[in-house]
Amino acid sequence: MAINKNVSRLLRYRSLLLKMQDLGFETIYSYNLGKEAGVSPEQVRKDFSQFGIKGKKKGGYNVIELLFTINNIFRKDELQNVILVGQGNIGNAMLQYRGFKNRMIKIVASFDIDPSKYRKKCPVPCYPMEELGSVVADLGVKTAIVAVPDRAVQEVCNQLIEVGILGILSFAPTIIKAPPHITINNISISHELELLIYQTQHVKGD
Amino acid sequence: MAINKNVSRLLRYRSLLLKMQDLGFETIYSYNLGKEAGVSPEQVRKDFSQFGIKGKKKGGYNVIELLFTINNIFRKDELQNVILVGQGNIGNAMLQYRGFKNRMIKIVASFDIDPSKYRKKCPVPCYPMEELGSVVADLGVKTAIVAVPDRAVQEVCNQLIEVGILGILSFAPTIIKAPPHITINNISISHELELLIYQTQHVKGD
DNA sequence: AAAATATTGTTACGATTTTCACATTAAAGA
DNA sequence: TCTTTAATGTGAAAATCGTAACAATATTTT
Repeated sequence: MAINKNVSRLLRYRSLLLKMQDLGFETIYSYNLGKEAGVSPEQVRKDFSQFGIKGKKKGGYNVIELLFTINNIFRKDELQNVILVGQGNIGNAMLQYRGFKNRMIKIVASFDIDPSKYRKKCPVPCYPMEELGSVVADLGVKTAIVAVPDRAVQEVCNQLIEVGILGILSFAPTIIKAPPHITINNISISHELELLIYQTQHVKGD
Repeated sequence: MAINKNVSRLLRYRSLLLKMQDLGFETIYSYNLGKEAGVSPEQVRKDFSQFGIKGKKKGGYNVIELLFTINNIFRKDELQNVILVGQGNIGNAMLQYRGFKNRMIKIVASFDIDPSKYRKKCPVPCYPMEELGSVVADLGVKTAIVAVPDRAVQEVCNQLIEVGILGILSFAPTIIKAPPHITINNISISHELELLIYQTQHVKGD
């Protein structure tokens, strides 16, 4: 069964639907959504179909119902808590980022090795790494964002896995070694940029 | 012909090869490289084959030659210049990022609407948006990183396209509208995080 | 020098993903 | 009420992508 790409698109649809809802749309058609998302209408319908989402023949999809269903699939009924490790440049950008809110994501704690960062009384408290285990246990968090220097990534991830984290979003280009029940997603900005440069040089005139 | 995934992997191989070169490896086998990159040896060989890269039966691949060939494919013989628009949190993180160097990428100028950011005498000068056209023309840049608030993304991209930028790396989750000869890559952190959370909740026990 | 071995390169196969074609059906119009 | 229309839903075909099998060939061993 399809696991990844259609899930990814479904999330994109959700994001677009939120905007459309704000704009006052009550109904939406696969054609509109596809256009906004940059995919074909058939793709939209097939994605929906694979998650058991039904519209009305001719009548399209009711935006509110659709959002409700997608929210259920992604368990968006309650805040999804994550922790952050590494309060450097990227880490700070994560803390400032406003887009998490309407995606029901919340950074509930951060960790660093630099004592000057420790703070218990700000919106997002920052703890020393030593407290990782206890804080993670207290908060019941399962997901972490890792924004530490490349050379530290593997070690930090080991610690995270140790204390029960199941999903890791890493900003290092490094491939992280982890047991199979752990999910690791990489965002490598330099990699994306390299790919972009290649594409601008080659692909378009293929 | 495969355009994307194998290019992406080839870049990953390059990154790993640089490390291996540092570690003193002179020869490498599809098996090693695959293991490091998290793909099968056959995949490595197939990727190479599609770019006309040949090894030696039994003898594997010479690291230096391999890097040379891959560097040619990606035109890594000279610095690849990019500009940055938006010196907020993410923008600053981009400016600080050290990983661009050995990928032969250089941010040569940044732009912002906030006059307090303007600076001509630092390693990477920051200009007002009004100077976009002249600076881009002077430097001959074709690629831009866009790290501005979501609502400004489309407008900024329009301006970039206007002055001749061909490739855009955007950090907004927004889908950007652009003519077909423009390449746009998105990095949406919240999207990746949402995907990760979904995966930790579902996939592993599929 | 011949045989054994280790590794590449490629072809064929299988799986996944996307596109296409069209049957189905609700709504609108006559 | 019947016909037309504009959408959805889905099965089949096509394209893409990854895996596996194996032939080809350098290198090493005997």
